[in-house]
Amino acid sequence: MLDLQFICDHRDEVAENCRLRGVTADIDAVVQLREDRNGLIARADELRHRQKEVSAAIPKASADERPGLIEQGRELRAEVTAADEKLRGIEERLREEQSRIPNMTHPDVPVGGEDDASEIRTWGERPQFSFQPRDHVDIAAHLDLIDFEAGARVTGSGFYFLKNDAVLLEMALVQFALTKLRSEGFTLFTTPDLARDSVLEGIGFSPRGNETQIYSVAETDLSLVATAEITLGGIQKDQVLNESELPLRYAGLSHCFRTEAGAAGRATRGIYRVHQFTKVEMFAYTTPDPALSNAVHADILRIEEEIFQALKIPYRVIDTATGDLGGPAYRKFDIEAWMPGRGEAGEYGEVTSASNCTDYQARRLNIRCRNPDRKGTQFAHTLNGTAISCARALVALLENNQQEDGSVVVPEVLRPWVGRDVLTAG
RNA sequence: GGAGAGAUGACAGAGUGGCCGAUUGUGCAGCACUGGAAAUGCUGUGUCCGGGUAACCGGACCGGGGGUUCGAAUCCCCCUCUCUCCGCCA
Repeated sequence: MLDLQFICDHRDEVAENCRLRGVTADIDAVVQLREDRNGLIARADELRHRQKEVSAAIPKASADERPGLIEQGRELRAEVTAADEKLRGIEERLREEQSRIPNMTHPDVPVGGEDDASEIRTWGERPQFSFQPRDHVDIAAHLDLIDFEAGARVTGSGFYFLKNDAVLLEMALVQFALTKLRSEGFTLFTTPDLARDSVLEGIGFSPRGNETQIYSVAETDLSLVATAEITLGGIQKDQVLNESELPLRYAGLSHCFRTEAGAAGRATRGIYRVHQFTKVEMFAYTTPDPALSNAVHADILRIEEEIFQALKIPYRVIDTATGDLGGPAYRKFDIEAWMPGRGEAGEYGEVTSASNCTDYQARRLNIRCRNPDRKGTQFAHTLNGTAISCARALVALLENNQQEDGSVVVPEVLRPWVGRDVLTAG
């Protein structure tokens, strides 16, 4: 959510930003609703003030005066109630309109859609195969690593059982990421896999409705989380943070659940796009200083890259274009890993995402910070990034490390947890 | 799941219908005292909304939401959370 004052003071900029991001939002309605709201607040406050005066006069009034004053107070109370009700309606509509407006955008972000992202750099050598590389589904079948049929039978299409070495491989990825993050000074968490809808909304997800990406639990205000960004961001909901303890850097392990509504037919083969996966997520709270949150953003990206470098998986980093940022992100860097089994001769596939959401999430979650030298509080900045998203990391790992005989070389950094150098059939 | 107790400012802890945005203590900040400090004394010390260049003014907030009343931290109802005991359980 953007600041109301900011929206009204920068109407043209906000409208242009909506256009670049491909979002329809009614700025004029927001401005109008705000004016209506302010007028009503003034009126209601005035009525309340008069009512307080009347009430205060009653204990001191003579017996003759009392009935009249009580009647006057009764009438004022009715007017206050009416004004409050009207105000509540306006505020609800205002909040609704205001919530549709996406975050502002970093000036360096390229304009456009998915294909307009700018490539910042590439890393690593793509593997040269002397044979026709298989995709991860074929590799996994040969090594008996994933049971899709059982997943479909037990839960449905888009669910899967990891088996045998894949289980150890996933645990190894998690262990590796958590170990790395601890050494970087992150506080480690395992998180709830469910969260209140209010937290989901604060982070920027829509838990209910047709287009939702979220599984919600019937008859409760709970939903399965789509990422630990939700729960890690919820940790400080309604809190006032002391600036001296910022930045807070959290890492959380969770399952992630996504309905993938509207994604039917898109890369449905294998575990690239699934309804449930395991992920280690980074989350940071900083002071609302753009230089600082941008620096933390760069640092999160650095850690993401170091993880893929350690796994020796070639990748490129992209600066996501305006139309692909979603609502909360001010800027978003994605790592796309090289996946030799995708498409005709290999393609890049998104494996991580790092966003600076500035104060957009903090405003809705009411996460503020205080500096003892300054009066009042400010909304914090929040950032998030993927340390390791297991399903997609497995795709990249299996496809890049495959050998002609169908075996897969285990990256050195994972061997302590997997317990072997090469995965072979049988 | 059952029974009971509780939720008040940074913390502790008063407050059972108007004099309470809230006693007091601790903490914190400033000032005084001091060679300096401790101790002591004095003063100050929340957030949010609206108006105002500002000083300031008005309003809201005593876990959350409803209600009673001219008037609610205080009375009533619902919910949430915490603690204690019992039951159950990985």
